[in-house]
Amino acid sequence: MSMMHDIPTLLRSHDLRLTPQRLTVAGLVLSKQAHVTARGVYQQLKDDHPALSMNTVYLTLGQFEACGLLQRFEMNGNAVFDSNTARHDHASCSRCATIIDLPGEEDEPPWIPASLLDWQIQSEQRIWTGLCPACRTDSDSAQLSD
Amino acid sequence: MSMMHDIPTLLRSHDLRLTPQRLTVAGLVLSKQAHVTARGVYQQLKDDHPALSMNTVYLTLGQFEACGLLQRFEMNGNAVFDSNTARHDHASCSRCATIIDLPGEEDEPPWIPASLLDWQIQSEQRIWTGLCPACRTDSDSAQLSD
DNA sequence: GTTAATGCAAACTGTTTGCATACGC
DNA sequence: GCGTATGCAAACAGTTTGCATTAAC
Repeated sequence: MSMMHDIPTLLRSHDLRLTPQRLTVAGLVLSKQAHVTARGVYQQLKDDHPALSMNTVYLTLGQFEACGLLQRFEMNGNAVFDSNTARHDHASCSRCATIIDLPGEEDEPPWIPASLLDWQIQSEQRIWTGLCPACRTDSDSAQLSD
Repeated sequence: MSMMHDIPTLLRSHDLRLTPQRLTVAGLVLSKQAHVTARGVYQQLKDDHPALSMNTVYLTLGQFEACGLLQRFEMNGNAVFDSNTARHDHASCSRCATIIDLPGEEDEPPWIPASLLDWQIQSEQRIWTGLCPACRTDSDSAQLSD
């Protein structure tokens, strides 16, 4: 996004029409490094943009994924869209559900287990689950008072 | 399971009553290294065991997970239960949806990224997605005829 | 004017829950 | 008999689909 923060240009370069809804969603999900769900996008935008439906959110996120503008993965059974399309891993807090990006290991070559040498690997997903620093603290003090 | 292939004893040791349904499900999911979904279990058993409902399958798999007899993870938005409870990774074929276990790297210590040092990590999940050998071949020949 | 995008509602899948009944212990 | 397990059906969440209308180009 550093080279292409002109969203209209970006969208047009992918043959996407510049509708208000699409621009709104794009402004939210492409502008910052964030993990969003369809519901999250809708909730954040629906008040200021009543002309926006869940259907359009799903459709738009799906199109952005198809264009390579977003990366999609599953977390706790939900579709999560990530504007960080570089190879990287994720960690998720089992208490507050926060998802963070992990710097990724661009330095180390994408390792593939020997048992998969005869596969044609398309992607790898690595997720750590646990308590984030904040929830870890909360959980500790909760235990004390139990 | 090597020490405990007596399923009734195993179940009883976890304070689980020996109902026919539970024994049936246990016989299927605990007897072999397999990845099962609730639907899969139900489909395989319902003909021979009409006295089995999806509800019970879900409940039973959930109990087995709570007992540590099964490991649960999400794959393509579905709950998958794995009787291999040792630390290991998975690969999934994007064409035929087969899931295979990867030997795991018990030798190498469970590595945690530096950015997660202040987290309290509970689990790690690593999934490779791609075409399995069979589907890879099919896909190649399909391309030729396209 | 063509074609794609949208909103609405309905369908659909996987999973969970409520509740009365049946059954292991 | 007590208390858990069960079946059935309904509820539920996330996502997808069908279709008529609208708007971008």
